[in-house]
Amino acid sequence: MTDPSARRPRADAVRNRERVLIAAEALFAELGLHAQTDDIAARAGVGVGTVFRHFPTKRDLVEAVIARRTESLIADARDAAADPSPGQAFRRLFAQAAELLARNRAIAEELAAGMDVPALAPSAKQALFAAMCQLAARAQASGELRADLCPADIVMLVSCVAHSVELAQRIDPGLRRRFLAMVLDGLRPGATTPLPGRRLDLEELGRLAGQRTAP
Amino acid sequence: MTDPSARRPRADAVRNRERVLIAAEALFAELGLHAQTDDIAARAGVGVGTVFRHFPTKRDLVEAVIARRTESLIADARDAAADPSPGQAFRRLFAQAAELLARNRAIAEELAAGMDVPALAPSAKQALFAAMCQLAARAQASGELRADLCPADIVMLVSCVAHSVELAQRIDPGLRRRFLAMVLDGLRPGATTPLPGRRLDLEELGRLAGQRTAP
DNA sequence: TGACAAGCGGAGCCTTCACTCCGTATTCTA
DNA sequence: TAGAATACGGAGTGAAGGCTCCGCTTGTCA
Repeated sequence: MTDPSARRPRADAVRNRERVLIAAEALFAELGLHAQTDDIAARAGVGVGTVFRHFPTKRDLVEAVIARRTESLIADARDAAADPSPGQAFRRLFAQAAELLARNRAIAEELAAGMDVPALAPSAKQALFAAMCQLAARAQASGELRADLCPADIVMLVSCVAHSVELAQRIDPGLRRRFLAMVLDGLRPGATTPLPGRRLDLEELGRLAGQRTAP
Repeated sequence: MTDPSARRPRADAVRNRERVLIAAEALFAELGLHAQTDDIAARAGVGVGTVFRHFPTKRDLVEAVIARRTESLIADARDAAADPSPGQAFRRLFAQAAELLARNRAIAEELAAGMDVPALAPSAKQALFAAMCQLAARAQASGELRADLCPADIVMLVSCVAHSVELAQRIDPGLRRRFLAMVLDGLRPGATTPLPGRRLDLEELGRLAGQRTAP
């Protein structure tokens, strides 16, 4: 697959790409997706042109940053699948995700947007959702999680937790832990109200979200 | 307080103001806060200048629309305070709010933004939050709602429900009912996990939100 | 019914931001 | 080390969208 005629990239290009990523990580974490390309370039000590050569659109840059920052969480999610108590693992993962989100505004905003902005190939977001849903399924099988929860509900939950983190950070970070605890209480198997309506799996969810976002 | 020298407003001005409000209600409901002033003017059959004479900024127009659309919900909330089962009334009010939000994107976005954009005098949003918190307090007193819930949690909940409605509308409206049911399950008094951290009342919440939003 | 305050319309201003273009500089290869 | 290939910088472009300005129109009051 690798073109043998392709020469290795220039050293300055490699260096600059890395600098841009680091600057973007910092600014996206602090300001969210509203961080501006010019500022990222300035922080990286590089011209805007350079940013756009490495990442043709701002969206590409966002994706790259989020993929890097989410890597370890996705790894944790996969490890958790082997945990002897899937229910506890599920709750722990949610808490870890919330912590990550609290330190990275852009990721919180991105996850708050749910399944939207699709067609991004097997993106970090999708990988994370998939891992969480698998973990949830195991927790349901072991009776530690309400059985009527479906994958679409999980995506919704993650999105809402992300939203709550965004909100809490602007007001009082303690609030996000309270919200999380409350939501997790609603997920216990002893839940009193059966969830109404039809179940929706990840595939269909992606399809529905895709339909709406396409121009 | 009324200036006696002020003549009554011209008939065409009154008519146009009403037209603008109706057009804005329709477009905000459909497109959310992104609806554009030019389009609202066009829909009202009026020039942009006219819109801005009646509502000096877009924000003013949004406030006016939301106040109108929220009136009956706030009235319901106040009535609910007299309900013999405050717990049920609380849950019913949440469901009513979610329905309203589903039909009005702008209100959903606005409530999703939580306590932000303050300094809007006794706004519709604040009135609604206040009424809901009062109802919650009664439900707690009657043991139908977990006792460790504080006013800030309610605001957070409303905001997250609004967010979930926004999300669900783009994907599958059924999801918003599932989310609501799940969250309400987490509010029952039998909840297992005590909410961590300190309680926060509406006043302090408003102060904190104000600090962050001020320029 | 005439004078004039109040209101109207909409071209265009101004700011914000993602993104482009091209002359110059740096790195790599032979 | 020369020449080609690649990358760089940043002024400039274009689109979006809130808001202003001012010449014209319309209601109101005496």
